[in-house]
Amino acid sequence: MLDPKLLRESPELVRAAIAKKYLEVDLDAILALDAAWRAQLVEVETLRAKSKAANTEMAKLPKGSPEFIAKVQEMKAVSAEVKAREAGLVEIETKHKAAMLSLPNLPHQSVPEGRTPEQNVTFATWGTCEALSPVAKPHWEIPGFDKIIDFGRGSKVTGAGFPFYIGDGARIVRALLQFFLDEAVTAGYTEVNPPIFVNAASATATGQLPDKEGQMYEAVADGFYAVPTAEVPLTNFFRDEILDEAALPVKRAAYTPCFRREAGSYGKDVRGLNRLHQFDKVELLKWVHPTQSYIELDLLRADAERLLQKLELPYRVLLMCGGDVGFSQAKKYDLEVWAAGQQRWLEVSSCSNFEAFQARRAQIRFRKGDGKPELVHTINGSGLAVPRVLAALLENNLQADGTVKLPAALVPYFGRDALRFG
RNA sequence: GGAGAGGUGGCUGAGUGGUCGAAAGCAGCGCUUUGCUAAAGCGCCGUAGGUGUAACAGCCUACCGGGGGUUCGAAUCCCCCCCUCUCCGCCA
Repeated sequence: MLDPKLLRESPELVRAAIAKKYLEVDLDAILALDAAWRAQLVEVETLRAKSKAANTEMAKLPKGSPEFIAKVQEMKAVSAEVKAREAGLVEIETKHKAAMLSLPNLPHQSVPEGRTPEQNVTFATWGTCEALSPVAKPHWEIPGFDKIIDFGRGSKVTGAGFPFYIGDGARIVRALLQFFLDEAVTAGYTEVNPPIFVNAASATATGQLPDKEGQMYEAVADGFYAVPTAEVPLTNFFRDEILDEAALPVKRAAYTPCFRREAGSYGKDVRGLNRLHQFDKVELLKWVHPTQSYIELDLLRADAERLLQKLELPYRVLLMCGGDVGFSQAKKYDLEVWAAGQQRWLEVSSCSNFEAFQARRAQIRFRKGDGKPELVHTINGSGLAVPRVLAALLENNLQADGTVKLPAALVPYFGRDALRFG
């Protein structure tokens, strides 16, 4: 959520910033709503003050006295009017709040102009994409692939996009997760194992609700949502809390399975491990001092990049242009790994600064030296998502003998230096 | 799932219809005094919104788990829900 005061005092600044994201927003309607809400608020509060003053007076009068009885009669009318006007106030307040929740976060000034993914800026590259594997092919075409990752059985048991991992397939998933978590802890993140269902308040705080409920699986009977990312339970850990300034930055990492309905995203990039409804991911998250958030964003991105470097996977870093920065983010980098078989980049991490957008919704604050609470900034990024990393490993490291050679960093976790199919 | 007890400010904890935004203690902040790793005394000390201000201040309103209700008036009474604890049931 945006700072209502900023919107009120600098609407043109907000309008320009939203335009940079190429999002349609009726700002004038929201401003009108804001003005109407404040006018009604003043009316209701004036009435309340009147009845409150009368009540204080009445408390001093003898209960059955004529003055008392007269006052009761008089105040009955005021009370009724308060009630009537409160109803109108609640109505406009609800609209106003919904409108504020519909406003996206403003992009940071360092976000490049642009409307489409093609206009994202290649910020950095690492490794070389050529001559990775002479026998590289899309991972789903590797002989024996379905012996270790079984989409057919997953589809029977649950549905499309819910594969079984078997044997070395299951083992490599576990090895990657453990590697990711160990690296995160080494980098100073505290490991957390969070709930994988969250309530509506949590999903609202991080920006999944309202409007994006169609992207989450919902346990209707209980009002819970299956987490689309560990970001949701992790960020909400401190919801409605005030942190110590000295404790910042707070750094945490969590593994969870992630559940995404991916409604409307069926298309060319859904084959194999490229896009799943359930996948494993380690998420890195920081609660930071507002003055430090862009430094901390770079540090977090470096933490994610280091994983790819240790896995010896070529990758590039994209700085997302205004049109491709998400609804809640102020700035976003994507890490994309090269998949030699598909000859394409696969997004494996998205590192974002939300500034105070989530913190305001979630009321996560810290107490400053002068004692006043102030909103923190939240930063998060994958570190990393398993299936696409696995896809790149399978494609880039495929050997002529049909096995997949594993990078040295993974060998202690996997227990062998090569993965076999079947 | 059943029965009982409870949810009050950063923490502990009073408060069963009006003078309660809420005693007291702890923690924190400021001042004073004495002074060797500290003690005593005094004062201040919730959050949010609105209004107001150059910015403070001030003023107003709301908030005692959440939501409704009764009443001129609710932390206090009634209803529903959530959560915590104890016991029972079930269960990895």
